[in-house]
Amino acid sequence: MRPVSSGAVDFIDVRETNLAVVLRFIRREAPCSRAEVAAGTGLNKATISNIVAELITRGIVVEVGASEERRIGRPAVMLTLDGRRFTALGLEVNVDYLSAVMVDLAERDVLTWHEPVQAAELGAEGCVVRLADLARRAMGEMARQHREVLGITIAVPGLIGTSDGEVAEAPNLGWHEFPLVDRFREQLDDSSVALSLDNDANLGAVGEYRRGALAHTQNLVYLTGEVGVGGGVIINGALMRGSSGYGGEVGHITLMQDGPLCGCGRRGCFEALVGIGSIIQQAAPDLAGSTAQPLTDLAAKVAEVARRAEAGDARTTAALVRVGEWLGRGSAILLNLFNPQALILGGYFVTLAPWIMPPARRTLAAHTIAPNLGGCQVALSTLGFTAAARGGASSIIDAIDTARLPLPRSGSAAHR
Amino acid sequence: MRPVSSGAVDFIDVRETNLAVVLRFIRREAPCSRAEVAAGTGLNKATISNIVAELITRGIVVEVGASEERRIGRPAVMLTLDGRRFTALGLEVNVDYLSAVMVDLAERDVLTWHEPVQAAELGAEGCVVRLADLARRAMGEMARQHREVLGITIAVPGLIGTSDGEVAEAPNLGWHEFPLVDRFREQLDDSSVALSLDNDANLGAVGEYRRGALAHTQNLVYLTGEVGVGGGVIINGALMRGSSGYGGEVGHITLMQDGPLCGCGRRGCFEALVGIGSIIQQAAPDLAGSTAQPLTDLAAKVAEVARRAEAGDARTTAALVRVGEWLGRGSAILLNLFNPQALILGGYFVTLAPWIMPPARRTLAAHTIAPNLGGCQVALSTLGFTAAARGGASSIIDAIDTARLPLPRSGSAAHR
DNA sequence: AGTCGTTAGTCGCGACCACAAACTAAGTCG
DNA sequence: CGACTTAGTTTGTGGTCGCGACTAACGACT
Repeated sequence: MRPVSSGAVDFIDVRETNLAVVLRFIRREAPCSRAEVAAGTGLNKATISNIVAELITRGIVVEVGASEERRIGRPAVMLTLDGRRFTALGLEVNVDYLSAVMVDLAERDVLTWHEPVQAAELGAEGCVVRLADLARRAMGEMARQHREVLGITIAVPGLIGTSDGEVAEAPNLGWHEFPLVDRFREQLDDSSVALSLDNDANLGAVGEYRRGALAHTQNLVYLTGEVGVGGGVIINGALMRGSSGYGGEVGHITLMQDGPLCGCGRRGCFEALVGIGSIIQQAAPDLAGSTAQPLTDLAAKVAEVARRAEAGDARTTAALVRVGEWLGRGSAILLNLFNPQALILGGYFVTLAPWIMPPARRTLAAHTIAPNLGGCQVALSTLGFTAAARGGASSIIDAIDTARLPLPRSGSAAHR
Repeated sequence: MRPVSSGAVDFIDVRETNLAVVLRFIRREAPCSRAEVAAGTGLNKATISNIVAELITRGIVVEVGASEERRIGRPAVMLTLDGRRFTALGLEVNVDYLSAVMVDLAERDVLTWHEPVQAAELGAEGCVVRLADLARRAMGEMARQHREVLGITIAVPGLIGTSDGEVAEAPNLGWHEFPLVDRFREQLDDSSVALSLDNDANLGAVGEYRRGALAHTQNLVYLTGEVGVGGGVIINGALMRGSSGYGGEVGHITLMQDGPLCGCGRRGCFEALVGIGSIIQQAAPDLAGSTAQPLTDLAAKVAEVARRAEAGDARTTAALVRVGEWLGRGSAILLNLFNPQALILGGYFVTLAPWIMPPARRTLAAHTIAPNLGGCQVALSTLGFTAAARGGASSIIDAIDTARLPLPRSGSAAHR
């Protein structure tokens, strides 16, 4: 990630690192005084004054008056993040919608757009056009507000692979080796903005890491129930991508020999047991319909399953218990291998949580070797279906926090 | 790992980082000239001269005469690592032996000691006495050779947990919440040497990462077949420990519901299917013996299994095929989740490789979602049963390479 | 009101380090 | 023997942090 591949360090790196350290501290502790930053970071008071001055001239930090708490001594000038000026955009392409989440530097939502589309009908090229249009409109809005967009991250439900900016395989979209980033940039007016691309579950994990209920948990696993089952793993605060982008592909680990047939052709895959398709098939086979059009109204079908469970329908609740048990078994494998502090369940698992979670927790505990789940908390995602787009936006902010993507050196562009 | 928890950086860090960068480059490219180091690291020629001079006065690098290749221009003075002066010690406690591997800074073996003991009979305290005695002798030997020991790492077949220097649980040794590092230091004369502690499979992975056939593979998974099945995972060149030290605990992931009973009380655990106990039980049940003394002559029993397989005994080979298939299934889960570039099998898997590997490879390929195993190479460990001790020693060298454990600033102690 | 004590923040200096450019060194080639 | 080439050193500069002294701004106490 560093520009200098060898890892060699010069003074610009020192400065940038310390700018990021201070920024991170202020983000976490705001409002806080320079003295507190100095004490908290270990840097010298004078250095902090200098760094804060730079952050202020760049428009990232502002002074917000004196300390409220009446204490002895000179009152402190409090600092806080001024996130307004810089923003980051997260985009998500999915089977039946595009979404865009713009956040500012303080990670507040600036805009949240959701647009239903039929990705499969549009085709890859059609999707890019619509996606770029969405991005252009969002960036235009930012320009009108005199804000700068630092980068765009696109989330795709598929495998990203090694070649830069290319979607290797996205079966649910019908994409195959599609150079998304290149095509997207062609459609975009702006050729300078930083673009990146990642798997939706990976970015969902980043979203949880930055903004979820258990945010800033250094080791967390995110599991999302959709048509497939996606996984994202954060280790020591960094996303685990694996050597060729297949990291965290939990959907097709085999849990049951001679289990139900999976879309991948194998049997007993995790997602063949707990994916939406399996849930509907088991809990409400009358809704399963033909395989030709199963993707359109999944949300409605899941809602119907929830309704029946709520009403106490025996077959439905029994099926959901089975699903929960398999979810627990699969999760136990993740806990044994990654030993995270948090396991976060998203997607349709949240909707069906009242019925699947009790058996899932039971089975999880039974199959985890570490006592007390190794200290792992199990929680439901609160980010809903914007997790991936929001995570994409957050991943850019995260990169700034860790000094991997420095802010523009001179705060030239914007107003004044 | 960094001393400054906030991540703030000052000059000493810059210098130390760049010293490590240069050291790493010379280790990799030796013999090489200052000019090559400058080109390879991106640092300035003058800076390299300065840093190299410091490394030379510290006794870490030496000039080894002019370049051999007759080229135009002034001939280069070649540099190489002078590993002799500094060493690191890896110790391993296991069920039936203690071992010690001392390596120098160039990671050459300086001494390799192996000592049979019955750990269970000795008890934890008795083991510490023997282990410290081994360490004292090894360090005395280094003192006589005017070498400095930078650190000691102890490998234990068990869970390390969070509390510093404590073995949380080592069932095969009969240890429970044993403060190994403290006890060890009490026994050792030297109170200044850095001590660390880790799981044997984790350190085996480090050993493979530093010195194995596929060394310096940034993402690798190491799997060792012993009484249990241990796993170690390297992600982006760093060991994954998990949030409370249970990371990579592959032994008890459930592969088969209602499978054979495991020592942990569950059924169908990975190690209940492919651990040594299971192998002997299936392949040569006449050798299984009572559970009271199964640990003493495992090597002999495994050798006997291999002999029978060699001889073409049908039951033996059939059993080994089954073991191989489960090994493949378990490994497939690891490949799907971690997507490493290398999977390395150690311990008794190596001895039995001719029979278990063909079915393992077949099953592995069948259960891995990424085509072509996601580019993962599957290899047998070449480090043998010293993997953990050697990995422990290497982990100290690795820490120096990544500037986490700086070498003594002044090369004072040793002989002129 | 004035002084003291306390805490916040700035200023000036020195140390350190990497960098750039000029320079020296030691060869080959024609 | 001089031009050319590459290696490495010297010297000076700029940038960054740490340190200690300083100023600033308040409450408390007399």
